[in-house]
Amino acid sequence: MRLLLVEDEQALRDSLSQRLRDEGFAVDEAGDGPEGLYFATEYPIDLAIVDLGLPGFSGMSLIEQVREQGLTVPILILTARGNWEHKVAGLEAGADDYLVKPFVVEELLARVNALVRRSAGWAQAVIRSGPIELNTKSQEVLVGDESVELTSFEYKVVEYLMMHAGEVISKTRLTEHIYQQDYDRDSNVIEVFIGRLRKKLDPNGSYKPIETLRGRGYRFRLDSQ
Amino acid sequence: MRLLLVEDEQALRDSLSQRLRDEGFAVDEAGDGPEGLYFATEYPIDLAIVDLGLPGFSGMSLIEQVREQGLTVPILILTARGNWEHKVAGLEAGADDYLVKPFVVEELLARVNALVRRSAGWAQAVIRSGPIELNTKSQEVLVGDESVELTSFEYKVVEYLMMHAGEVISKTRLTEHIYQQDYDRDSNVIEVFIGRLRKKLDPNGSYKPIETLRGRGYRFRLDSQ
DNA sequence: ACTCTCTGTTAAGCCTGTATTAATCCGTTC
DNA sequence: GAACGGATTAATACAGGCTTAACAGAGAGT
Repeated sequence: MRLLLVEDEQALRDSLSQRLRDEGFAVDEAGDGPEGLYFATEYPIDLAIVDLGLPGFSGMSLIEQVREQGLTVPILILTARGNWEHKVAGLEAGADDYLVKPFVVEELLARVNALVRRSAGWAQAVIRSGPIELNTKSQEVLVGDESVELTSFEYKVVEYLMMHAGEVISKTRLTEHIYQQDYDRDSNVIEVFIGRLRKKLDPNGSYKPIETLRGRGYRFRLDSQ
Repeated sequence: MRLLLVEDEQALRDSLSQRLRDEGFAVDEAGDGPEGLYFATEYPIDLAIVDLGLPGFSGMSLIEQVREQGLTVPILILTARGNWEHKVAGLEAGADDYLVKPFVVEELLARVNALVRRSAGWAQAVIRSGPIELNTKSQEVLVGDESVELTSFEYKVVEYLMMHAGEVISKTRLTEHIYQQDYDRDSNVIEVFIGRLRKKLDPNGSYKPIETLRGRGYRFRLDSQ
């Protein structure tokens, strides 16, 4: 999952982005509104964290401009204690949630996770397709009743695919959402990972959770059952 | 802790509630959905255990109605083996965890404790995983019947891990919860402590209570027995 | 002052993931 | 049906994370 963090205070930005990366997110950083807008429009962000206390109200106008462009990316705003009119304005401008500073980092992480899931259309922490069950909290994957060991990249790939089950995901899109920076075009890491995943998620080849759409990408099976 | 047990089968309900009381819980008992709903809305329940196999789908609608009222009480559902579509429907309706019948009572207790602790955010006195038992009040740790001497830092580490058993805990998260302020990034204290803990908690290496998730962190085993 | 225990550092070595390469397979197009 | 290009898969190299032992320094207790 790729996040955008817009925060002018360097120290806070550093520690937050570091922590978010530790928790497995790819993080783009911006120090002001315009820079944030650039990332939000040029890169496929899964969620934006925007400090409304940026100098010159640029956080506010960032949200407005992002929404004017028709982007539906979930936005979490940070406001200073006491400035509840900012918070209200932010929500009205199209933010999805807010957090009052100072906050416990874990609270931020919890909300980020919830928002990401919610925006993908999953209310619970458990996502499933047929016999495959993914727990975003324990990062455990079950196939039937068996727990399957996934490495951290394998996990990121399934998570992204399952969160967008039923959609065609191009390989570029997958890399962009999973890797911190742009990746070598002529590498076939993704294919390799898809291959490993298929083996682990569907060892006897009966369920075929990941379809290949030649030239277009992959599609995770969306299966209620 | 006050539990609500909704189970139509008299014998099972009696034995379960007895056992739960032995473990120190106050238990309200209901035999069907409507009765359960009454308790859930009229009394301050900390956790509800609901059998989805109640006659007339009333377990399912109980969950839905509880959630409709905006109650966040954690709900653990019981389903019969093979009916995983019930379990799925239950989770989607807002249940927090499930257990497949028949189950070992210890497994139920483990999950009840885990759910209560997690949802309430505060500690049950005794936390258990397999042969490992941690008493947060006396700060004593037992492995099987043997008491294990832990130093204060070792204890903090196990306590945090066990309180969040089943979750992936990044090393940053662990340090942040254990140390006052941010710690030297290129120190490997955590690894060292994990190593010492493993030796003490699992001297013959058979139970493996602490899993390593390379690049992601550690996960304490969430286990019955 | 001496000892003992605990914490945290260092460093060596192991091991697991990751990404590359390359051989092969399959679909599409002509 | 041949040729091309994308997709699959196995094998492998390498980096860097994890484990572990050994030890130094701090601090408590005697």
